[in-house]
Amino acid sequence: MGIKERKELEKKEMRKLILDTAMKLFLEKGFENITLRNIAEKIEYSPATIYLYFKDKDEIIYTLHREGFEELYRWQQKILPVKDPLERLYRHAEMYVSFALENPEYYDLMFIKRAPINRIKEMKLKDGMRWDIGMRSFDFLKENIKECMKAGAFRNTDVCVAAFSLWAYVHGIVSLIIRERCDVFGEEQIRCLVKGSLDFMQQNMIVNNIKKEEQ
Amino acid sequence: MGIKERKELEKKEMRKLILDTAMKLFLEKGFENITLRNIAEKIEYSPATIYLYFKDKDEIIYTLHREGFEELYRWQQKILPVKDPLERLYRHAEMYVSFALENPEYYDLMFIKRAPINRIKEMKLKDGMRWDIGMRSFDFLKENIKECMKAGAFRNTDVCVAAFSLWAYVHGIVSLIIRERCDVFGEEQIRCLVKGSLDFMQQNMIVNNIKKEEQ
DNA sequence: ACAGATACTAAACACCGTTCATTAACTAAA
DNA sequence: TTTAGTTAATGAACGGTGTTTAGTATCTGT
Repeated sequence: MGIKERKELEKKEMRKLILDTAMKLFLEKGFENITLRNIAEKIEYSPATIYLYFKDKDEIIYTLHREGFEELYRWQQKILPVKDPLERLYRHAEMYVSFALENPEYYDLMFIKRAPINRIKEMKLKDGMRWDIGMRSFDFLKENIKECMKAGAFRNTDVCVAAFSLWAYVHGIVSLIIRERCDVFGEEQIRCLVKGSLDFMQQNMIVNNIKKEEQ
Repeated sequence: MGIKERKELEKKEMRKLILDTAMKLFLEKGFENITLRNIAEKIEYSPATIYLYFKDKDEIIYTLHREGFEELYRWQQKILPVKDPLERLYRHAEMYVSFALENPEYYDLMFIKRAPINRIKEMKLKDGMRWDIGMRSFDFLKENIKECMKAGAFRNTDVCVAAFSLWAYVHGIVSLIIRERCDVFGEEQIRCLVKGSLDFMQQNMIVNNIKKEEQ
């Protein structure tokens, strides 16, 4: 039965077409300004057609939200070649900031927007405590920190607390920028603040911990 | 002309009634779920009436946004009695987290939501680089940091960078919580993470800087 | 008592996400 | 090949949103 398979393939392609178009429009004009009717118009289908492929708008958003996490995980793999765990942790932070600022709409979706959370809650209630895709990236960070601990950093600190602290720190930086709370500073100074903050973090949170032990 | 004054007073009272009702509803049911019609119904006026007192919904949001900053500034004054600048800086962070978690809707409005920013941009274009109300609180933090520097902390660090770093750090913590990115951890562990992160900050960003100089 | 300003609103407008009855196109069996 | 049944797509509607406007009362000063 080659027909069944072809149909399924077409269905998948249509889903992908909708998702890609949606994301393209989001990137172009910003999230808040895009409606289902915009997406439908762009792919030259009726708005009702979209409902044959997605339950509602939230499901589109949630799917893109998952794609964002896949992409972030791919970015995280790029720092693996860095062997020194302390250096890698710094690169980790740097990479996170770059990911966020180069893919602000994805980042917004993944860590700021309310929309995808509703769907996640729904799924947890239905499927009973599903695995959260973001946890994989958080564990990746924790592993990095554990290795730093073996190298002598973060003594007397809980792994989870250290990971959360660093995450919150870089999230704070990028989310203030993405949500335009730094615009008073101007573009050039923002760049300095980001670079300065990362170095500040490296000196005080990462390297200092070791120096203290060595003295 | 006592009547003119009475009329103006009534106008102000109506504005306040609308704002208070709006905020009350926001706090009760969450921001996204409140419409102008809800507010109008609650104060028993027609939706159109609101437009006699506010240009549009954004102006209501923007006004509440300003009220939030007034409140934050009031909270900031509460730490002034703490004389040791390092201790005060820690209390500063603690206070900020408390403010955010006890007034999540205000905090969301002030530092996360996109809505009020549009109006701010408009005003900047029209009035030409207006004073940003949030800057006052940021300067307050910078003053605190300057005093810490006099006490020997934050050597070789730009005041602005240090202030931005600490701000981003606490903002990261609370915004991840407010936007429900920590729910996997559970309520009790979140409390531990917050407390742990603040202590982590104190040890590594504030106190460590001094110890290094003393050795 | 009357003219003019003021406060208010019903009704409409243009959108939004979503649903549903209906139509058109394709598939499988007679 | 015809026919019955499934599938894909849509036009039109529904109830909701923020917002505008034309019109109606009420109050003010002469």
